[in-house]
Amino acid sequence: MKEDQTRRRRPRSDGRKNRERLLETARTAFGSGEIDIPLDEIARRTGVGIGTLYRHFANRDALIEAVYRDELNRLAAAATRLAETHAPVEALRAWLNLFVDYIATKQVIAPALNSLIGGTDAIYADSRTVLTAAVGGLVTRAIESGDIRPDIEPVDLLCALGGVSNYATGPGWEPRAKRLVDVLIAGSRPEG
Amino acid sequence: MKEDQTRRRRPRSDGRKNRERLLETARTAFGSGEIDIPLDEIARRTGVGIGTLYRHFANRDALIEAVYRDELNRLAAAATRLAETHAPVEALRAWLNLFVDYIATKQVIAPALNSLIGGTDAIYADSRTVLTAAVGGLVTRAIESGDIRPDIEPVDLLCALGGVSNYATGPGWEPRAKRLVDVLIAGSRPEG
Amino acid sequence: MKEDQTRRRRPRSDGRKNRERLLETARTAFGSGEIDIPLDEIARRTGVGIGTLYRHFANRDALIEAVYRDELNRLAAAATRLAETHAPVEALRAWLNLFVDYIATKQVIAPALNSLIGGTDAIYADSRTVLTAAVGGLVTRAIESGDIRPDIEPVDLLCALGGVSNYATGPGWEPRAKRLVDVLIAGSRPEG
Amino acid sequence: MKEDQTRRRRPRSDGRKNRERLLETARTAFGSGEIDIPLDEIARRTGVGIGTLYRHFANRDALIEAVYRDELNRLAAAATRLAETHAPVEALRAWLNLFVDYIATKQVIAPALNSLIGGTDAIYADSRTVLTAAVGGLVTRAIESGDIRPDIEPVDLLCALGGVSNYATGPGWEPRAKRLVDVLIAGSRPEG
DNA sequence: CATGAATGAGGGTTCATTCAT
DNA sequence: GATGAATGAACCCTCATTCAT
Repeated sequence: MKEDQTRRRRPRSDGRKNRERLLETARTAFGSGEIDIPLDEIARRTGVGIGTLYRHFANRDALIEAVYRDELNRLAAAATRLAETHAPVEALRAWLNLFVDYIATKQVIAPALNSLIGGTDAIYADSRTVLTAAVGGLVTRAIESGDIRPDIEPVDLLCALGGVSNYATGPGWEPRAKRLVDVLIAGSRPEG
Repeated sequence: MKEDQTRRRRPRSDGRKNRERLLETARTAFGSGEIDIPLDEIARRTGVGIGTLYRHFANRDALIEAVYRDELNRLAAAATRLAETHAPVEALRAWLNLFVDYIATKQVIAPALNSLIGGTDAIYADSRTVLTAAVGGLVTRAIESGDIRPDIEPVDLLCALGGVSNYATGPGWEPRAKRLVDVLIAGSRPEG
Repeated sequence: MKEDQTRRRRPRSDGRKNRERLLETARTAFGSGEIDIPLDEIARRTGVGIGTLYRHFANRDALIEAVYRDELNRLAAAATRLAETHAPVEALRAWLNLFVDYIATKQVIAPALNSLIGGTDAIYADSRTVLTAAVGGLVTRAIESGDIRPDIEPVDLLCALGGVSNYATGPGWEPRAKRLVDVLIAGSRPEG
Repeated sequence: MKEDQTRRRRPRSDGRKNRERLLETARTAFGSGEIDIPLDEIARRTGVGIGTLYRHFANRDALIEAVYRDELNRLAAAATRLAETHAPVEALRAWLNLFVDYIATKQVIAPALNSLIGGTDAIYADSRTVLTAAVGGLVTRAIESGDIRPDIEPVDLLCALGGVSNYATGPGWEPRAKRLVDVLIAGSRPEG
């Protein structure tokens, strides 16, 4: 696993591009709720053979995992950035809104969330850590600054937002999810 | 003679009982996250032949729909009852907690919620109406009594709770979902 | 699970016949050297759907195993019969000739033999026992009657014959295999 | 793996050497029973690209054939040598033991034997000639010297030994195969 | 009404072979 | 010459659905 990095020859530029494009197709498909999309179809939409898909991703799970990991890394990076540039509550609010944006078109986060609490799937262990760390840090800062109650469970905020974006896929759902961000933050105030 | 018996008797109790037991098996399975359980397996667990399952439910979707409708009806009934016996906010809070209880063991609600806003699946049209009416009524009463802001979208409360119960399947998730009920109501107050 | 035994109904005569016919097709195919015949093709030749094949045999290995077991049982039965009706050496000779007849058209025995000594596949444990017992008994009798040397390894006789029938599939190979039976017995005599 | 590094520097590997090494890898693999080893894997183990394998061997069959031909040539050479240095029966016995040694680790001979009699595969025509000539010559000498019966079919001796080495892959099989050489020669004596 | 054998489309995966670099 | 990415046919297996008994 780790040594793969070391050992693996530099992929041809073609190969890299294909990997990227397959990920993109998968991300889009999963995001549109086509969770059961056949791998054949992903390959077809990407314009490559099914064998090429398998060259890049050992099996269905590997592809799904890659999509997750990708998304989560972007979110984690954003958390760090926001913490450095905003006041505690606003950083949290901004990141939650970003979180909404991400899961907006890509419900891919779901399975990662799924394992946030009792997940047994070892594959998501990393993902869990990454995401938990991201919200956790922002919430801690907001607790320390006295803007939200200390008994708030960071992960639950994500779950709640995940719920909205998950169940509400129609047009106009996004503003509503963002309004929920405000409700959640308001409800989490010390006096709240 | 014979005709008398035919005419007079209501559908065999056997048939009814089987239908009920199949529903129960399916509900339990779906609730345990076994969303992809084969129909064969549902029949087997129920102790009937697969043909019997098909006698009662035309196809997989019909079975799933029946499970949904069943659950939703119970929730709707509870909403009515609570509205008659509790103060507005408390009725809402109580019903949301009940909602949590339901989805606790049965995430089956998910797909129904899924179509709450933009769903195109005609099958859930009824379900949607039922559920929307249930929360809608309770929220309206709470708005009228001035306990929550008028711009709160009832359905979003459900989505948020659905998210927690959906993503958090481990032990101890339930108290957390109920704490979220309080956060949501607190965040929905006029001054919130 | 446990109740399976209890619950299992007598297979329909249809089902039985299909199972028998699938076995027959498989036996013939394997025997003709078509060891890699796709299961699809076996189903097609039998005139049933692929699903039917899978209803009777859980997977490729299960089918192969069934064919083996079938053959071996017949051979075992023959050994018992011959021991009761022939003099020791002649019983052995007759059975070896029979063995030739069997493997003549069905190299299916190969894998079973394969595990006779160092085989690790648990599936063939039974088969091994059956076959070893069959020759073993006959050879022991011949040793006791002083017709063959005590250091003869029964299984090797089978391997040798298996080799001929395995490698020599052309016309006229059968008389040669039977001549080998005589060579082997002659070479196994005390004075030999 | 590690050898990657070693290999990498080599500016232009000698075509001959690659061919040789690929043959060696294939021989070893086939000999270990990995009859279905993917060509990818053979290339990988050899430390060359799959394309290189295809440069040397037009397709899977060509590689297999090359392995066979190689082995058979060595056996043929040994037959000539032994005939010049041993008495007839002993030359035969020695060669048969050698034959055992060869097939000991390499069951590759099997398919070649397979076509010894009725094989229709044109590719093995040569191989057949080579092998038949080798045993044939030795047996003829032994018949002429009166040490074995004239009705012995040389090829059957090989088949028998092939059977043992083929089916008996466990430890200790080799002495047994050699004991069978003696049984076969004893059983082939004129008075046998 | 109940049963379960039969069906076959379709999904995941493997691997021989080709070909652009 | 060498490389390895790409291809896709073909295989194993699952499962929703039908229908004869």
